[in-house]
Amino acid sequence: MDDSITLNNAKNDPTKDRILDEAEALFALRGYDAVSIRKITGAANCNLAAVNYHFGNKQNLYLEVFRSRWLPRAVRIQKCFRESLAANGALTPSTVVESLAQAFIAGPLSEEERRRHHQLISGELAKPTEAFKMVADQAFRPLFDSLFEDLRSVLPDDIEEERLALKIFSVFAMVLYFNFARPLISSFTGCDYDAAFKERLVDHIVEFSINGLGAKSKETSI
Amino acid sequence: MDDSITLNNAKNDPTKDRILDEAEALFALRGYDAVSIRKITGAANCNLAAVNYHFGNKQNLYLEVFRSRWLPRAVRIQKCFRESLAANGALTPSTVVESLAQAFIAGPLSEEERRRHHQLISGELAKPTEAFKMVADQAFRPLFDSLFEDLRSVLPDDIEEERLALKIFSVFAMVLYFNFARPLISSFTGCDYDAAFKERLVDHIVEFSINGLGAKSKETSI
DNA sequence: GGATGTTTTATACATACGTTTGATTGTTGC
DNA sequence: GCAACAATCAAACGTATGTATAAAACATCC
Repeated sequence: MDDSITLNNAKNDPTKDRILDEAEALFALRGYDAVSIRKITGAANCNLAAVNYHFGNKQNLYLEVFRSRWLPRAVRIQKCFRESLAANGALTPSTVVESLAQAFIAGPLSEEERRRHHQLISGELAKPTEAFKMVADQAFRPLFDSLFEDLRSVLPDDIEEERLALKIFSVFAMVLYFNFARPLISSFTGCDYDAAFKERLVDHIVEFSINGLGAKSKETSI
Repeated sequence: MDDSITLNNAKNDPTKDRILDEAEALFALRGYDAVSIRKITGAANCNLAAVNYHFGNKQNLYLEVFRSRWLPRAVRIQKCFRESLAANGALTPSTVVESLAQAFIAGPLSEEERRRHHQLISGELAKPTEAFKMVADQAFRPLFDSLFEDLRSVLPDDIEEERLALKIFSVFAMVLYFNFARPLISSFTGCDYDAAFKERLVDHIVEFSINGLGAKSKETSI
């Protein structure tokens, strides 16, 4: 078992990588308990004992999926967000929300990657394991903090910290929900998640984040 | 096995009810695959064979949890929503959103019930089984349709159907996310989900739904 | 080319699973 | 009291699970 620094985590050990790939796909699709080591090693075309040899045990393999597969993808998404934001010129609430929604909904991941990514993390959100803490510390927290600073600088500056945090969570709520609840949304709107619909989704999230329901013409806020 | 009309589904058969209660708690907490029939019957203090006697098999028990426990609770929430909306007098976007958020976040369920309710359904959203179709047809769809009509009647009437649907989903996104992602939100804001915080949450959701980020003073919408 | 260290293999182990069975207890109507 | 039915029980079934082990295959270096 090599635990060297693994400068480049891909191609280091073909078997280990195949196991990680197949394990991720299966964990995302069916959840931790519904996936056996035998199914994983079967899919990865390697021996049953390979998981315990390379990762010690099943729980460790699950954790390693998050460490070496999920986290780098989260980094890619956030990189995409920051680049898109920088390319957008002005820093405004609109551009922040648009870059964020764009990165998450139509960003650098393939459809299949996005499905895996969100299914894995929604499993953790629903029933947090050790992996959750890692992901919260290394992915959610930095993104949240950077959004906090970005938005604080472009929103009226008398805004309370808690209120700003809730606003950020609300944007997140939409971005994640429109990924998470795809089956429901597709079935109720009749729309596939093709490029055109995703573009409309991003537009909608930006508009809703800026204007809410668009109810200003009929009433004032409470 | 009695399959009579079950006018009142409680107290009909103590063992059956105990199994349903414990099964729901365990399924919500750990998920379908992680919960064995032995754990359920152990918690319900009855014989291992009771599940297969009363429900045929495990999958059927899971389905029955949704039919006889989850759905009635969804009905209670929606009843609370409609009553609160009626009591509110005027039908406006604010009152619709407030009643909805109120019903879901601080509504008729106990904290424990709410936890179960949302964990069960988020399991289904993540990996839909047969139960999902039932719940979508009998709970989500009617609520969605009634919200659709309510909001259509109080929003500018040139609004496209798809746009209105997305707005409704966005409100749902917040309501559900603020329940779903409790661990994350508590940890990032430092707030417990006590009555005071839930009240602020409802206020926030209403305000965000009406005014978005509150960015109007610094820019116009795209 | 033989020794050394790493990876893969086949097989075994103990435990846990969902489901079935057949006997036993409890309950109801006569 | 007894027949008919409903519910509970202990025990067993075959299968699947996570993990361990020891032998085999492979790689690398002197």
